[in-house]
Amino acid sequence: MGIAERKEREKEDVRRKILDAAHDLFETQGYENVTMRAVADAIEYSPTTIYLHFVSKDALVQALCYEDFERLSSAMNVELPVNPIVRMRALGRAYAAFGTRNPNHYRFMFMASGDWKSHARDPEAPPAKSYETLRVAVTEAMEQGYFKKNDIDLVSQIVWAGIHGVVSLLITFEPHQFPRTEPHEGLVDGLTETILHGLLVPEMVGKV
Amino acid sequence: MGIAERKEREKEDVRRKILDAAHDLFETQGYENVTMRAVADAIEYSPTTIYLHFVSKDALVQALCYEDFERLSSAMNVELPVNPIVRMRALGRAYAAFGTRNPNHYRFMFMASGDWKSHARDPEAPPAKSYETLRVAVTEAMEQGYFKKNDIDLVSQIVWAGIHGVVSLLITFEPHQFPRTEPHEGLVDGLTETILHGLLVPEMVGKV
DNA sequence: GGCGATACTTAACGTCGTTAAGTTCAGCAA
DNA sequence: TTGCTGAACTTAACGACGTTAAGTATCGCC
Repeated sequence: MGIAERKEREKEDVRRKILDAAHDLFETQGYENVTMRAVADAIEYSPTTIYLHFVSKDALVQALCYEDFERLSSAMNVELPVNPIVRMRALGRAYAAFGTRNPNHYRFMFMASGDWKSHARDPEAPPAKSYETLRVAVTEAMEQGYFKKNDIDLVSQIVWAGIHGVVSLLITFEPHQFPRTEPHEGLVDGLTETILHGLLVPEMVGKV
Repeated sequence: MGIAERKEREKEDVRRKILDAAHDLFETQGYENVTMRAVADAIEYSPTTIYLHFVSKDALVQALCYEDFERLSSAMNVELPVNPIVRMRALGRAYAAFGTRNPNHYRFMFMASGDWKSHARDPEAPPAKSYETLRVAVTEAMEQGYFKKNDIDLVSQIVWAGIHGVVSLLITFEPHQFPRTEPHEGLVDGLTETILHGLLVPEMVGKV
């Protein structure tokens, strides 16, 4: 009796189509500029059909958000260096690359409000997983004496906020819109190094 | 023949009313949730009247943006300490206070795209003025040997990006939406100190 | 072969930014 | 004083949006 299964698969297929089409449209046009009608057009269904799979545009965005957090999480978990400081450098670079390469997705993941954030507390939920990766690195950096002992979440938030700041500026302002001069090409690395340097205990400076 | 002048004054009055009403509405509800009709209602004119003063909602937002940049600039230019490092601490605090106290305005100043940014290059224009204040402090910090000699704009952008990052996280996520734990109460100061510490030459650490 | 559920569409609602087409009225020329 | 002009302002509408009520078609089951 595979009929129910086939139907479920077909339903899942449509859901996937919607998500994929929305993902592509959002990437190129940005969340606010993409309409439910445009998504519907892209998959060759009527707009109403989308509402059979997502209760609202917000719900669709939230589902996309979850998938993006999975993507970010994978992008941040490939071949991680064992040294926590070196690893944090790699994490920062991966995070910044993800953000600047997917600006429109980054925007609704980290720069817009949405209800998905209610689930942000579950360490297993996608939104929290990349934070956990960073947190582990910070923990080890402290244990191994690179960083002064301090509140782990404070330090993790400091690092996150710093990198987020540079990504968010880079994707909000066109280069020519920066005050006075374009963003320095070493900005991402410069900020990462500044923060790491700021956190390292004096004896460790220059060693990693 | 003061008639033309009086008429101009009256026109300016309406423009002011629009800006003030929009400022208040945007502050409490956020830019996207405020409609031209709501602004019109607030000043007891028809929506069409707004278009006699601003060619579009975007233009209205841009005008508001300019005024907000003036406000930010003043908030950042009161009683500045002479020591450049101490001054940067004060600037960071003032900037963060402005952002967290006016989240909705901060959002369209620094987290949304808009055409006003084309004028960002003129150092006299409001958007650039607060950056200039920071840049001067960075310059002096370098001249006085607190910071290693480096590209002034790179360092200014690092500091800006860092503080912007923390402000933008704080106004995007509710405390309970932060991953794992609420934002640490010392986050703003912690990030500021980390960056300053990261920029200071070793001999100057602990001296300011 | 008829029935009920499921998948899907058509057509509409109310709201948005915006605009075309008036209307009103103050100030000026005769 | 009268009639005219132009600026200020409104009414009513347009097209696009997110969303939904109501309907149609199709598929598997009795």
